[in-house]
Amino acid sequence: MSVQERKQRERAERERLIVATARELAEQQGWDAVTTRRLAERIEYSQPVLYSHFRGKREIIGAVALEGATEMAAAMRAATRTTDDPRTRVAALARSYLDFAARNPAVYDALFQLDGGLAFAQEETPEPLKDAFAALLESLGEVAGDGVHPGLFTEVFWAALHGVATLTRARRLPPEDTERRVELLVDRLAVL
Amino acid sequence: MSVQERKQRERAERERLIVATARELAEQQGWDAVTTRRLAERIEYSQPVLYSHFRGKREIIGAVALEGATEMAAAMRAATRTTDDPRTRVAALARSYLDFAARNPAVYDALFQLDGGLAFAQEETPEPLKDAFAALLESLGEVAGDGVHPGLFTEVFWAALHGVATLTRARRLPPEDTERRVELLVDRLAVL
DNA sequence: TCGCTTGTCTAGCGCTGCTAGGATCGAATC
DNA sequence: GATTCGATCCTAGCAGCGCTAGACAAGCGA
Repeated sequence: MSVQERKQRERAERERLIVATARELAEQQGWDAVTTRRLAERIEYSQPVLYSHFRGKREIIGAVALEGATEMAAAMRAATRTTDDPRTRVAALARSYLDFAARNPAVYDALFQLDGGLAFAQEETPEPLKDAFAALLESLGEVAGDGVHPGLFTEVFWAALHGVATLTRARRLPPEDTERRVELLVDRLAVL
Repeated sequence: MSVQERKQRERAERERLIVATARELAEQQGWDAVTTRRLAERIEYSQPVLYSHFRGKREIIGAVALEGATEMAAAMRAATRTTDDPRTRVAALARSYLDFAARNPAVYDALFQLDGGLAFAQEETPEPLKDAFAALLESLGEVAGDGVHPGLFTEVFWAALHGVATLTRARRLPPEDTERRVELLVDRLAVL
């Protein structure tokens, strides 16, 4: 029995190694550089081993996305915990969101740009994703304003942040003015 | 002399055919299906012919993007021309933006999601892209509010629309509530 | 010790973007 | 009208991609 347990542990450990290595490689050189061959070489196993853990590259991206969602939710909660003032809270939330996207571009891509085979905005959405949205909702719901559904408001605020994050990283928006954009978004969208 | 002119005309015609075919194929089956082989087959030339017009696939995407930018600018101007009321204008602008993104997903991707090798937000940005931004600025600049730079306001509003457009299409946001999102964005962001 | 399951690897398929080098065709010259 | 020559296009191929079939070895239970 204990032999099987050891094997299961080792297998789980190797799966973590795959995800961590994929993430590392993606952050270093972009997702295009994350090929199954390179990934296999880095974990010092042959290519087919990857397919005994994941159905394909898509699922590996999905695993990185789930890991990232958990971290992102934690980062946003940590940023909003320090104050009770709604204005400050929402601004801190927005900054921590954009900061996470800028510091972890590959993870952000896995979450919101690439196809990781994950379900969004429905029943079978994985828990980490629901929780990340919940982290947004916790701070944004209270500034939605009268007659506006908190969920809808959160979606709109999120979409605005997502637009700023992606357009900035794709060099469609100059990065210098990010702070002023955050100020504008918070001042206009949030009802204090 | 006239022989050369005819050849030049035919060459330009073939280039248009390449771009139009790439766009058509991308809208039908997504950009992943736009391979150089399939594209070559559809225009009834061999693969290397593509490379006598464009440096590579990236430049073909860029050409589709430029074409799309011109159309998008025209669509937005047509939508805002019908009224002088700022609120109505901005709402019409937002709807026409999202409508264009939804109706031409491949073109929208070429513009804002994929790498078409184009410069953005700088001196050497191609004219169609500058003009598309100008079309946004024309309606949004007047509702930026006191003390807010019209360009910055336009960028933020654009980013919000971009976020809604991309998250909706990537199934991160349920599509039903788009109209309510537009209303919320216009009501909150624009200073009337 | 033997048989068998489990796990891993080698090799290969069909596809990708891209390119080198040869063939062909048509315009210009004698 | 025949010939030369340059432009134009195609065949064939390279390296790399995601993914998988089938051979093989290691280690377990009998």
